[in-house]
Amino acid sequence: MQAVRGMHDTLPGDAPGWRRLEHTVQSVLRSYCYREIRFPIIEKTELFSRSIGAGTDIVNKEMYTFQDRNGEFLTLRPEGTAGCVRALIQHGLIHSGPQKVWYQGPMFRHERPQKGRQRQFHQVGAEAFGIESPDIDAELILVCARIWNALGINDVCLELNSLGSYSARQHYRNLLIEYLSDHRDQLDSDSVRRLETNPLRILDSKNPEMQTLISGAPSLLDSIDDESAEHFSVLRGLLDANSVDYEINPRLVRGLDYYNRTVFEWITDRLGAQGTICAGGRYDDLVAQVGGKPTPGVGFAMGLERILELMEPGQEEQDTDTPRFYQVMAGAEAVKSGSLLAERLRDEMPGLKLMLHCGGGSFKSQLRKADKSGAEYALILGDEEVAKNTVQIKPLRKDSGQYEVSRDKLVDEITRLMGE
RNA sequence: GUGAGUGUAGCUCAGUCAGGUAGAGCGCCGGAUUGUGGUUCCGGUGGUCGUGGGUUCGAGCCCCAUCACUCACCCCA
Repeated sequence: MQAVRGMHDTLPGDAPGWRRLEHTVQSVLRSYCYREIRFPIIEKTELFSRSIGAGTDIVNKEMYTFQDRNGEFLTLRPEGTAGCVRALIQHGLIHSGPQKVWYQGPMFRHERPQKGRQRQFHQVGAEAFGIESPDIDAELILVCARIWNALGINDVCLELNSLGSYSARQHYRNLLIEYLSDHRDQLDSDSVRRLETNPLRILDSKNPEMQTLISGAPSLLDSIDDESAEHFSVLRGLLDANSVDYEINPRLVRGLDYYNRTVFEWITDRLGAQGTICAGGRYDDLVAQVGGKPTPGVGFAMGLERILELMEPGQEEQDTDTPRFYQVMAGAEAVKSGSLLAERLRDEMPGLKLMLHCGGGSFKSQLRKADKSGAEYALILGDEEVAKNTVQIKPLRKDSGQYEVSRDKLVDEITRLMGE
């Protein structure tokens, strides 16, 4: 039996790196007073097709959709924003003042796996609702920058663009279609297809033969409405004031239909073809589309697997699963007495990391396992020690010899060793 | 969805050129005087050669299909 394609296991050796990543991201978000929200992994299919957009690849080809026993169409969430918005509307939170929330968890897209792309992957997202002004756009970007800094990631850069209002975007879309249709003979086959589905994405084409055609196209930034231009300008001022480096990328369009005004991506060149580790933007029409009262929104999502690839393996976290003490026991009497002892130690020292040897075996093999475990000390309990009510403490990582401690003094002695 | 590359022991890989008994290192288990790990030495365990079919007297090797992984296109976190 094998795991389903594109779905990866996280093994004990990988878990500490994941924990460091998750704890770091969460502590930054919480320091900005974003509050955690959790919502189901499965939603009605309609929620995603309405919010993400009927013309997008995600909705058309990539969703894990099935019918439950009542015949209702359900989908494993391909992204988090839709479910987050639904939950906030359903519980009346979105209309009771501004909300800043974050969430975390697995997302599912049926794509061909490759580097930085799996079918089950994990995101942390943050969203802010009810705030129209660009100070919140700036804050979300600053949150990201602080997370990279906390994780020691420095080779990412920020790309920024504004799509303008929804109607300005439609207007530009028509301009672009007109321009591209006039040069239809110069379009490659992908772009001909995209002319119907998502013409703005043609601007992002990787085909070098398309570049002169693209550079001659009308610019999105030139055609956005005045209010959006002002919004963008204030945002840039805030980023400049905070010394956040960014690059304006007028071809940056997001794949999901719900974005307007600000869009941004954090990009690295260290991950092959999937260089985006975090992306987001504004979606002022989404809440209304999903059935709530019109409420502006802005947010981002980061791909944890991709970020993990950029993190240097941390020394400290590799030790977090390593026992500090390993208790070995020789003889049936010692096993019984040792079990009681270990439980008493756990009662009195909640932070103690003690591995109790299980599974028997010779004394020699038990000590070998104590060494392999990485523990600093072996606690040794044989019939003699049981009779004398003592324990032998054997340092495994330094040259000093083993010594005997009475059980009365054991907690004190272990506390002393842990403090070293 | 399209294209290319790769699947041999728990891991890293030889063996494929030229069809002829399945290999190495590491790991794991055990031993080297009684209840003492690591280093060393000795011994042992371990493989449906991804899976299924075909060609052949004979296939890890050649052919077909299929699955998985990797990378790229596409798309996106």
